[in-house]
Amino acid sequence: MKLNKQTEILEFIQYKIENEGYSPSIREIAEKVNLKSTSSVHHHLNNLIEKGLLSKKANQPRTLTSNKIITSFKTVPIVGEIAAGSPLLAEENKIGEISVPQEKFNQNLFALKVNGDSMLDAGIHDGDIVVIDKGVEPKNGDIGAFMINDTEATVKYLDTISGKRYLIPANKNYNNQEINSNIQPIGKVVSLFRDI
Amino acid sequence: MKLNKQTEILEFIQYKIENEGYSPSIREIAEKVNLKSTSSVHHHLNNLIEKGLLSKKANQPRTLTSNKIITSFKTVPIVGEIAAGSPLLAEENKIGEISVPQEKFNQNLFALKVNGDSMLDAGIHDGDIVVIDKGVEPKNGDIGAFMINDTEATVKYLDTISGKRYLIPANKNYNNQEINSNIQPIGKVVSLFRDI
DNA sequence: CATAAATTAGAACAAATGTTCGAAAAAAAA
DNA sequence: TTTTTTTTCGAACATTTGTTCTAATTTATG
Repeated sequence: MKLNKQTEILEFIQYKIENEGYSPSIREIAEKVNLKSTSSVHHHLNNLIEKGLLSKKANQPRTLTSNKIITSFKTVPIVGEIAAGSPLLAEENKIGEISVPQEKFNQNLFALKVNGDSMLDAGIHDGDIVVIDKGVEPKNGDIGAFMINDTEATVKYLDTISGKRYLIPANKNYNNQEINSNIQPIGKVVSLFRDI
Repeated sequence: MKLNKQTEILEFIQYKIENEGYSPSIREIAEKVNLKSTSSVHHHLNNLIEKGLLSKKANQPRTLTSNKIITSFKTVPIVGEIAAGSPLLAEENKIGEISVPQEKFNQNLFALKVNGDSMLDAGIHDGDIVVIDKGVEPKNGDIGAFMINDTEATVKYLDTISGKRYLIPANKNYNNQEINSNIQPIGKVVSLFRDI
């Protein structure tokens, strides 16, 4: 599958920030995505900024920041009731995991800031931050993250109705959306964070 | 208390990266820590790099990265069901730990595992973990944690109706509960975690 | 096919940045 | 005090970088 140029750029910026710790320069982007002119990259960057996917400071090198994917995460276990005689962190005592921001990049986890109230009835509010596992493909009944038209990330239920697969919001004011080639699964939503 | 210059620089770099998303320039550092020459900052940066606290790419603007990993997060205890008669934060009630960003951290934070669905319409589900600030007394309209009869911790809206104060669930299947001497406020709910 | 739109390229420029050097100032050590 | 070390300064320089313009090229559209 050939990626959209802007998506390619966006992913490289995110990759670079997460792995190197700082934003790439325009020329580094140009080399990576096989563009021979900085102005071409410049053009795409302005487009991404207009879409609200990127931010940057004018005339300041390496100040690109991604607006949607806020940070990388690391998971730590939560321990519940302790089974007699077992160590505190034994697998049987683990009642779940919680994800916390961490400077070190984890390959499969990232976080997405939820936009809108289409998942309100699932207790996912506008502005919430959901943690997504890229290594887990959402199955029927799961809440997953999906990329629409290579430009927009959305969080929805996934399910099959009458043999067709749909993205299903948890809000009666929104409609189901049949899955087609423009919708690509990103991963499964595994946890949620909210500031109140 | 006067901070060591290098510590001051290190903290500013970390602050800038965490809040702006990119490294400061040498001149920005100079201005922040009151040094009038870029070479002075340069000298300190090399020192910090020698100590292994910083990394950077030569001749590349804004490529400073901090090698310190865990400093920006601290852990607070999670409590579950409260054993009768025992204080809220007694060791026997602790079921785990959760990490919170340092800028939000204070000694008054702890976490509570939510029991039941009385706050469903506020997007707080059974099993969610809410972080509570003991130092902030919940006001009208806030979501707070309250201790009932010294045995049970609950999370509810707080509000005044006709001059009387009530704990108000976010679920029509539950009733308001007038506040009396058996109900003590614990603190304000400031954030929420969920495993999905 | 012709036309319009989007994408890419090239070159040049101004601005911001990292680096280096010597010397002054301040602080510490003797 | 004197000496040494550390810290700070100032200026200059080379490099990297973002930006802007026009034109070429490709892709879509009729």
